[in-house]
Amino acid sequence: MTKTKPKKIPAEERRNITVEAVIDLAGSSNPDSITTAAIAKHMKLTQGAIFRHFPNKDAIWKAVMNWVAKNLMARIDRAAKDITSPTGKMEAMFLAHIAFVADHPGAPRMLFGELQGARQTPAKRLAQSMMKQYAARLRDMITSGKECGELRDNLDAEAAATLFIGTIQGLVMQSLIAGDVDKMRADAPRVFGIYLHGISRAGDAEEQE
Amino acid sequence: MTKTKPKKIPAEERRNITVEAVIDLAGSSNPDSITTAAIAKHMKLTQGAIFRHFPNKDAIWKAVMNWVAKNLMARIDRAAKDITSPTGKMEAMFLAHIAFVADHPGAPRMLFGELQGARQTPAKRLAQSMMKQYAARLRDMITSGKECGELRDNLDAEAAATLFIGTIQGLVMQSLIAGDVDKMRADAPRVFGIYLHGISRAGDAEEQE
DNA sequence: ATAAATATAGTAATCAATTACTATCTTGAT
DNA sequence: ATCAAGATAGTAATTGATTACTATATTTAT
Repeated sequence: MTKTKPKKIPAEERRNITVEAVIDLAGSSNPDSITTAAIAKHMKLTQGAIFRHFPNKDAIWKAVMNWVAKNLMARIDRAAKDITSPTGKMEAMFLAHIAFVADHPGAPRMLFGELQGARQTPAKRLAQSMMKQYAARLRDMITSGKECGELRDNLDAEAAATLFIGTIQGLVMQSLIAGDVDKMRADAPRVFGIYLHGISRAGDAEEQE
Repeated sequence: MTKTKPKKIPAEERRNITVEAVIDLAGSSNPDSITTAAIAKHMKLTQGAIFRHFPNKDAIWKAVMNWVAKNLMARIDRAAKDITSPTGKMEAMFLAHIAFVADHPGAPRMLFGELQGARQTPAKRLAQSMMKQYAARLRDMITSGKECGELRDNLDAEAAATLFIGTIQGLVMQSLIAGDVDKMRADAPRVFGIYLHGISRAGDAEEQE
């Protein structure tokens, strides 16, 4: 009666569902120990069926990283698009990044896990190129922020870029550890406020609680 | 001739060696996928021998977390001990923490790995209590920093504490990803400079490059 | 009817843990 | 001082469970 009927779904959509399943599972367990059986169970399939859609597990991971890179960068770009001020852009990017992670807690864990691994997988290459792209975009933004006078002239641009990314990573880490993504959304603006104060020109009194 | 003779080593020292072996291995591979066989090989023992000294794998992980908590906190305390100024203490803690991680890259990976896991292991409890202790110490320091006028009155103390820890975590993450611990040592003072600028009273002109 | 999607039922490899046994220290009665 | 007896630390082989992956049969939508 309550026996779930296995649905027939076209291959491409099934691949998308697989990616979502992995990200979902990564939200509550170590990405490296997600088994193909667990993925299959989560999407109500048998384990063997997965290999009709992916040649091997690495290919699944590659697809997941691709999804993360594409969606994260798109979201950040969209957030910054209509803002002219460099610091305004940076704030929008920061908050958009946090919002994305709050929506998909498994995403950063896949990223970290893949980037830390010793093995040089296709997924790792994707992750690395995304990080490079991200860092480059940031450096440009900081440079133009100094040029237009929003940021301090004596600001260490490289350190500021490192801190921007590091702040996000640290915030994400702490929230994932606490198992509370709402905390992340709540903390993000307050923490960015301090960061902004650290890089801004002295005169600008960006008020804060 | 050159055949390595299996040495007999007293149980307690053998347990210490095991902990070091795990932290060593965690420096270059995912902690979650460190096998007992790999640990044994690294310390030139057979796999089964490990279970003469630990009842199970969880007990090994617990011993490792204990080592990390004890050594990290001791190092931070020692660094801050002889400094009176709150911001001075914070800087010393920051740099001591980074130095510890640079010496033992496997340590933070064990920490993160354990804190992220869904399973409530003895190791996880240890890690959580250490983080609580750390955060509490920080909050006190920030509060007294505001009282003595080094820090802004309108500073969001909780956000500042979150950012302090987050900055370290982010810095560590990026260096581990890059596989370059020297980068971490080099970046730390510059990044802390920006953080300090973010929390300090406006008047204080902490010079920076 | 046919082809794509899934189920069923395997494989070899690897994992933590246990076993039976051996080698080496340590100790206390003589 | 010596040396059997017990304690300690090790090996080698094996266990049952779990892993990624595969071969083949069955179902279902068109």
